[in-house]
Amino acid sequence: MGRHSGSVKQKLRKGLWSPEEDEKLVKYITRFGVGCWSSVPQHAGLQRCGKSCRLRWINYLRPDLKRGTFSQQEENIILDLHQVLGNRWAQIAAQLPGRTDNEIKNFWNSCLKKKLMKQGIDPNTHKPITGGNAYVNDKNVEFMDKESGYYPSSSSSMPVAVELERAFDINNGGLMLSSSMENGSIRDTLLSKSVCDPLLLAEYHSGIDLTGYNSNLLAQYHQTNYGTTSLPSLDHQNPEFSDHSGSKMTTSSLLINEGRESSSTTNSSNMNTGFQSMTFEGEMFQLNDVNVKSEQGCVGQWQHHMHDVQLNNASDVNIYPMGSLPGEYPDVFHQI
DNA sequence: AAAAACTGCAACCGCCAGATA
DNA sequence: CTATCTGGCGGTTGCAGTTTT
Repeated sequence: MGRHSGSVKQKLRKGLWSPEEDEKLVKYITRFGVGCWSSVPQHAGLQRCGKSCRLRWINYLRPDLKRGTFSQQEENIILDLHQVLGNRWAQIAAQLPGRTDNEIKNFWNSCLKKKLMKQGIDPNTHKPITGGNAYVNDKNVEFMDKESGYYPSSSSSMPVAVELERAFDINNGGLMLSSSMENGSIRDTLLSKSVCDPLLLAEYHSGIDLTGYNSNLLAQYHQTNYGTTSLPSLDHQNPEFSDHSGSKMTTSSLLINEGRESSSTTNSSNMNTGFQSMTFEGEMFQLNDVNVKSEQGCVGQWQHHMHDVQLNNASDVNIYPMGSLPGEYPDVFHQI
C-alpha cells in the first residue's frame, strides 16, 4: 500500500519539530507552495516523511491559523455542529476559520466533553445522562451551564438539535426531554433527510444574526460548499404545509412560531418552553417532523406535518425563522 | 521538595478513497 | 482491471508542563 511507501529507507526523524525544521518547511512552502507532499522532504532538506510535513504545515505552520483559546461563539458552533455531524472534525473545522480539525478534536476531548458531562449531558448523544425523563420547563436549568449562559432557558442560543428534539417530545401539553431514543436522535433525523445544511440550522437558530443568511459565517460556508457567497433570500423559500392526510393547507401564510409556544398568533409569550408549537384559535399545533432540504445551499423546503388539526383559514398567521420574534421577520415564508 | 497524577496538545498510526500508472 | 501512490481523516499515543498530594 501507499503508506510508508518510498524507496528511501534512510532513517526519518520523528517526534517534535525543531525550529530549524520548521524554518526549512516554511521557507520551502512559502517559495514553492503546497504541492506534492511526498517530495517536500527531499526538496526542503528534511529528514521527515511527506505526511509529517503536511501535518506540521496544516496544524501548526500555516499562516492563517488563529490559535489561542476558543471563543464562546466558536464553542457553541462546535457543540451545535457536533450534535449534527458527530466526530467529523474536518467538516466542523471547515466552519471555523483558522481552526484545524486536530485542534477542535483536542478541544473536544479535553474540554467540551467534560463540560457536557458535568452538565449531565451525554457528549455522544447530546442527551441528558440521567435516567428517565426530565421536564424542560424551569427544571431544564439543571442541565445548563449558568455561568457560560449556554442552553439558556430562553432558548436563544440553545443548540438547534436540542430544541428540535424538544419539539419531538411533547407530552400532554407539557414538554419533556426524553433520554430514550424512541423518537430517534435529532442527528438521525437530520441525517436521514436528503440534504442537510447543519450550519444553516445552527446559525439560523442561534440568533447570531437575525437576518440569518447574511452572516459572514454562512457566506463562508456557502463559498466552501457551493462556490458562491451569494446567499438565497428567505423570500424564495417555499414551504409546504400539509396535515397528516397529505392535503395541502390552504393558508396564505401559516405561523409556526419557532421555538416558542404562542398563546395567540400575535403574542409570543411563554418563552420558556423552546419547542415548536403554537396555539391558534384555541387549538394547539405542534411539529412532529421537520424536513429540511437544501437546494444549492438554501433551505428549499420545509415540511411541517400537523397532527389532529385541520387548519382551514389562518391567513393572519405568519412564519418566523428560529430565534426571531414576531414582527422582526414577517412573511418570510409563503404558501405555495 | 519530591513524587504522582493530571492536562493539553503535537504528532503518529492505520485506514480509506480517489487518482494514476 | 489491478496495483500502487497519495492525501485526508479520525483515533490514539506520548511527552512536556502544571497541579496536586
